[in-house]
Amino acid sequence: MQDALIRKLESFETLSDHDRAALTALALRVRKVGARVDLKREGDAPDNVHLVLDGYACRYKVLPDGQRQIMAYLVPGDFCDLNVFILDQMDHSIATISACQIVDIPSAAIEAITTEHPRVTRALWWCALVDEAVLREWLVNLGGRPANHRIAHLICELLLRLEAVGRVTRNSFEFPFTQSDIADTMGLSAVHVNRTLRELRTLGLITLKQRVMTILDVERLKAYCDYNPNYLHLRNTRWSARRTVPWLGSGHGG
Amino acid sequence: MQDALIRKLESFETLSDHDRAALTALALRVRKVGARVDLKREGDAPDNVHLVLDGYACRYKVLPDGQRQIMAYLVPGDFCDLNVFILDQMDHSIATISACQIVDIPSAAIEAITTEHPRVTRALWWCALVDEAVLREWLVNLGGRPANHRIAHLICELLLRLEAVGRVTRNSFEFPFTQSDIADTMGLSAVHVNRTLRELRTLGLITLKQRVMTILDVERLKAYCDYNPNYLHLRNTRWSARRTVPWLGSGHGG
DNA sequence: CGTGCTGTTGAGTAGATTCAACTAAGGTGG
DNA sequence: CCACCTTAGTTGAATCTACTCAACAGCACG
Repeated sequence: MQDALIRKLESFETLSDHDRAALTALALRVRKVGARVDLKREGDAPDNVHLVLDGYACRYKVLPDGQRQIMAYLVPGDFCDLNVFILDQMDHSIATISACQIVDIPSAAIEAITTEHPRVTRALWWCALVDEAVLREWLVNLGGRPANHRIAHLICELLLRLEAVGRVTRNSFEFPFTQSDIADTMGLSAVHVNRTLRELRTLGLITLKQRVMTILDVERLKAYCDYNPNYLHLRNTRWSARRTVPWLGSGHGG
Repeated sequence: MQDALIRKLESFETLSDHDRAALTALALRVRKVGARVDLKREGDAPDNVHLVLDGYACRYKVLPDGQRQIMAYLVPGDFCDLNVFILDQMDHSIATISACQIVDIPSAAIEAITTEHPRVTRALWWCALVDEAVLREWLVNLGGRPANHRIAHLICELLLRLEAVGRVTRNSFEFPFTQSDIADTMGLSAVHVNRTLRELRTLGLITLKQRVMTILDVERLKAYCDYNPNYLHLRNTRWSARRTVPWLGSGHGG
C-alpha cells in the first residue's frame, strides 16, 4: 500500500514505468509516527519535504485564545510541505491525527526528479494546485454552507480523495477524526457536530462506528450538499468531470 | 505606479536592476477593465497569466442557491493565475471590484524569465506560497473568529498588503468593496457587516467614507483582533517579524 | 425626477453556542 | 480481575450571535 502518491498522480497524468520507479525511490527514509504528534510547529524552519505514506494528518493553527483551527487534512499521498523551503519559517503547524508512516525527502531529491521527469513535475504542480483548490473550497464551505451541508461536503471530499489513493472499500474508509477534530475543522462546536452527524445518520446517508465511515448512498449524499468535485481536478477516475476535450493521459509533458 | 509587482517582490528578496528590467518588460499588453467585470469564469480553460497592475479584483464562486463566496482579494501586484495553465479548467471565477489595469502575460514569458532570473523565480515562488498562506489565514478567520475580529483582521491584512505595494498613505487606502462584498467574503450577512463596521467606527478604530478606509490607530486595531502578520512572510518592510537569522537580501538565488 | 444601488436601522427569528450532566469505551495499576 | 481514570460521545436547556425581513435614507445616473 505504498503507492498512494503514484496512484494519486496517475489520477491526473499517466506515468511511465520509469517515472514510477523514480517516485518509488523517493521513499527511502520511512518513519512511523504515533497519533496526535506534531510533525512541524509554527515558527519552525523548513527542512526536508514530508510525505504521508499512510495514516491521516492535518494542518492547524492555534489562536491566542486557545481555539484550534484545522486548515487541511493530509491523507496518504499528500505532501506536507512540498515547496515551503522558500520560506524562513512555518506559518502553521502540522500534526498527525492517527498513527502515520511519513517519508522524509531531501529537497535536493525533489529537484533531481523534477529535472529528469517532466511528467512527474507536471503532476507535482498539479498536487500543489489541487491543495490550493481544496483550501478554497473549504473556505466556501465555512463561509457559505450550513453545518449539515458543511459536514456532508467534507465527507464527500474525503471519499473522493481517499478513493484516488485506493483507501476506500465499498464506500467505507478509515475515519480517525474525533468530533472535536471535525468541530475545529468546520468552525463549529463539538456539540453541534455531534447533533449534525446524528442528523446525517438519521437520514440514512452515513454510518460511523469504530472509526469507520460508510456512505450508504453516495448519490444522495452528494445531492444533499450539492457536491461538485470539479475542484479536485481528477481526470482518470470514475468521478472525473465530463469534458468537451477528454485530452487524456500520455501527455507529452512539456 | 506600475511597480507594484516589483515592490511586492522586493518585500521578500532584493532584486538587481537586471531583474527589475526583466519584470518591467512583462507589462507589455496592459488592458483597462471596468469595475464588476469577470476576468475569468469557472469552467474556462486557462490561457494567459494575468497580473493586476492597478485596482482591486477578487476570486469567487457562486453556489447553486445563488450565494456568492469571495475567496481572495487581488490587489496591485497580485497574479490571478500564475500557475493554472497546468489545469484543464478554472474551478472558480475572477472578477474586478473596481476599475483595473490588467496585464496579459503569455506563459512562455513567465517560463523565460524564470530560466534566466533565479532571484525572480524564488520571488514568484514566494508569491504563490504567500497566496496560499493568506487563504489559510482566511480559513482561520471564518472558522475561528467572531464577526468583529474577522472584519478587523481583514482590514489589518489589507493595510499590510497594500503598504507592501505602496498604496497606503498615512494609514489610508482605497476601499472599493461594498458591504455586500465584505459579507460574501466573511461569510456574514450584509446587515451584520454594516453593524460590525459601525462598531469599529464607534470604537474609534477606523473611518470609512467615500470608499477610503483610514485606520485611526493601527496598534489598537491589531491588538483588537490579535493580528499576527507572520503568514504574509514580509521580510524587508517595517512589519517584518523579528528573526533569529536575518538572512536578508542579495540571495544567491539557487 | 424617478430608478436603482448602497447603506442604515429596527424587530423577530433561527442556527449554533455554552454549560452541564451523564454514558460508553479504553487503559492502568493494585 | 476489577476499581479507577480519562477521553469521546450524547443529550437537554438556556443563551447568544448572526440572520431574515422590512422599511427607509442618501446618492448617482439617466
